[in-house]
Amino acid sequence: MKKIFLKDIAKELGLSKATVSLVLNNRGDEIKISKETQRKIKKFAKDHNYFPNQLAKGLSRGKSESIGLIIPDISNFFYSEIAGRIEKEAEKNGYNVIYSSTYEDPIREARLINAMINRQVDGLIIASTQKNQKDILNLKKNNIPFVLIDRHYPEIKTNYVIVDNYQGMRNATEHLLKLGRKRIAFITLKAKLTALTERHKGYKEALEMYNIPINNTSFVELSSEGYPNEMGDAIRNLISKVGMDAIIFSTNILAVAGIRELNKLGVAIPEKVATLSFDEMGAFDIIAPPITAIRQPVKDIGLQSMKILLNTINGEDTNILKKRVLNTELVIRKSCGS
Amino acid sequence: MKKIFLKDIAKELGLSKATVSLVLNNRGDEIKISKETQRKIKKFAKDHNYFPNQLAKGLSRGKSESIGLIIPDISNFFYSEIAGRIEKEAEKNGYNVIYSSTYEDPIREARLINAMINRQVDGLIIASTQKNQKDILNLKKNNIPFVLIDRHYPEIKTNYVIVDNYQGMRNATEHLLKLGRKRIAFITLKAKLTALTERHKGYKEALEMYNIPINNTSFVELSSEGYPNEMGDAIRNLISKVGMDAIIFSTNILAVAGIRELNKLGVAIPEKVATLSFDEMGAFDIIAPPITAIRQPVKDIGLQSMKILLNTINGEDTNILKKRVLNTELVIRKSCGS
DNA sequence: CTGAAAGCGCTTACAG
DNA sequence: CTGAAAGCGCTTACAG
Repeated sequence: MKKIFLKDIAKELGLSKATVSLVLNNRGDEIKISKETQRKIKKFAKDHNYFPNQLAKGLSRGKSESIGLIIPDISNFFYSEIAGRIEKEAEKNGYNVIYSSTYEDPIREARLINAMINRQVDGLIIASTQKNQKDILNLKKNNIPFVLIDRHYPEIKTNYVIVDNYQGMRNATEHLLKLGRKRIAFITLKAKLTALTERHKGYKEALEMYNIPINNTSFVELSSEGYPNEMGDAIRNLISKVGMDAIIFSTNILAVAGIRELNKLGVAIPEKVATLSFDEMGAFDIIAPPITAIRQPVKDIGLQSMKILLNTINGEDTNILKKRVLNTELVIRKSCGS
Repeated sequence: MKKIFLKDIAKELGLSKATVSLVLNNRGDEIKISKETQRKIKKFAKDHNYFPNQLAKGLSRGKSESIGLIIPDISNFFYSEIAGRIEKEAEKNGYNVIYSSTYEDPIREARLINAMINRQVDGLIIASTQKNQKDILNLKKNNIPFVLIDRHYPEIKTNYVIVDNYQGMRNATEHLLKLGRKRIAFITLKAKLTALTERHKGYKEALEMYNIPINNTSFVELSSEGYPNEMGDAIRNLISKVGMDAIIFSTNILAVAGIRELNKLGVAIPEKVATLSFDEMGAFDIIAPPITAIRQPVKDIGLQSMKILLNTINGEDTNILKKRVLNTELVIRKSCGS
């Protein structure tokens, strides 16, 4: 069975391309094409396995029915879960999704945004490097529908779906405090991301509330690329020299790397040092000991962002900014003791 | 700065669209456009931030410069890692990638393949449900470039990149045997996937080589949806009634679920029962005890499949089938004892 | 109710 | 060296 086009159907049925196109787009009744003709067209199309060329359709309609997803790394568990949820929602609404990873490179991000636009995506969902304010502003100026996820630009008015990093970390730190920990370290990544500074802020304010003197704490920044190597020294220092009784990891990858080192050193968790991770991981409950973690509503980030995007693509109340700040959940397991 | 088109450049510069298009596609020298004109065109395009509409370009060229990735689930770690590697390679070659998840539903798979083709993707990478032989044959018949990954159809001649499941599992089972385990169970998923049957075969043949009587073994099949619930009973049965001294999990998600239950029951790993997983996971080395696992060359699956796909898209030796069977690696940790 | 025609924004023989 | 024109496969006013 060979590929069939609109003009083939028209010719076979002795109709014009217009009629066939209209009927196939379910506008037959509206245009008052006879039921019989409609039936014939649809049957023929089905029998011959006709599907319109989306490139042509997109070109003439000025929309592609695809959306672009730009994230730091598709192979990162957090983002791939979001990607999954987004795809489900997209499929339901007849959209395809194109993904691209920035690997935290703002230049790459700018290029990817551009490429997506040239592909005529109808909208974008972006977990930005947060170093491309200019490009995001451009999107706004050009009226391209988009929503920011996970990371946003506080200085720009945009749609976004993020998580309450501050509150999440503050709760978690209080949890540690209530369990009697007094010397709590905070290990994070050296990166200018609002999410990370918010988490740090939540940690600090919880400590203040409990009147923990600042030199009973420790703030460690590791580099995004070098953290697996730097973690060993950091942990050794915290344990032996500074004598911490708890360590908070600001992301799950840090937690995994940190616990790896803690294990190597034979440090007892939680007896000697309690540990806590922002962000979950599939196997956190079977690690020894199971890790207490701040769970992000990953699926919901995907769902909400997609809903907002579809709304703005369809031009519904585009002038109202849609901001969602989702709550996290503290999943208490054994790594903080009791 | 407003959006600019080919005709705008042509008009501004007093040239024809053809000249501009040709130069911008780096065919200026070939067509012998004066260096000066070429320079002017390129400068103008750059200054005005011109990028061609990919839909129009694709329509007239008959190719979209995008490829489709169809997998069981983008949020599954294994596939998202592959997706990451594929994207890297695609980007390098000017391709975009559109992903879609089948959730193991063959009907959905058929629909997705169709949708991708209507989007005019230049090629497909598919980790099939293995229940759509017909659609795969159709792809062949229509000369659409594609390569199968992870799962293939042994009865059809296609390009594919898979892993040596048989050998991987056989080695691993022997590892257990050499460590003195004599009653080894095999827990797998009730799914008709070659990968799983091959793994099972590797297990069986290793046992035969060591003359392990069949009733010293146990073969357990759980359902793909219900396995988290079914695992508890399965494990209890294996431990208490049957008295196994080792359990092999045919996938990593089964391993995680199984270890969860083993922990609940307080069964000592590896003292009482050794465990082994086909397929790795990020945190397997910090689980208690660290899990011995058969590692798949995930990145390489992505890289190889993309290379093959690009080759066939570019029409290089399309009549030679390209099959890759990659080796796995046994990562020995503590869950099998010593 | 239906058709002829223009247009979406490119590319690419073809002519000169 | 460069331009006019056709074509990719659709959609959509417009006319009747």
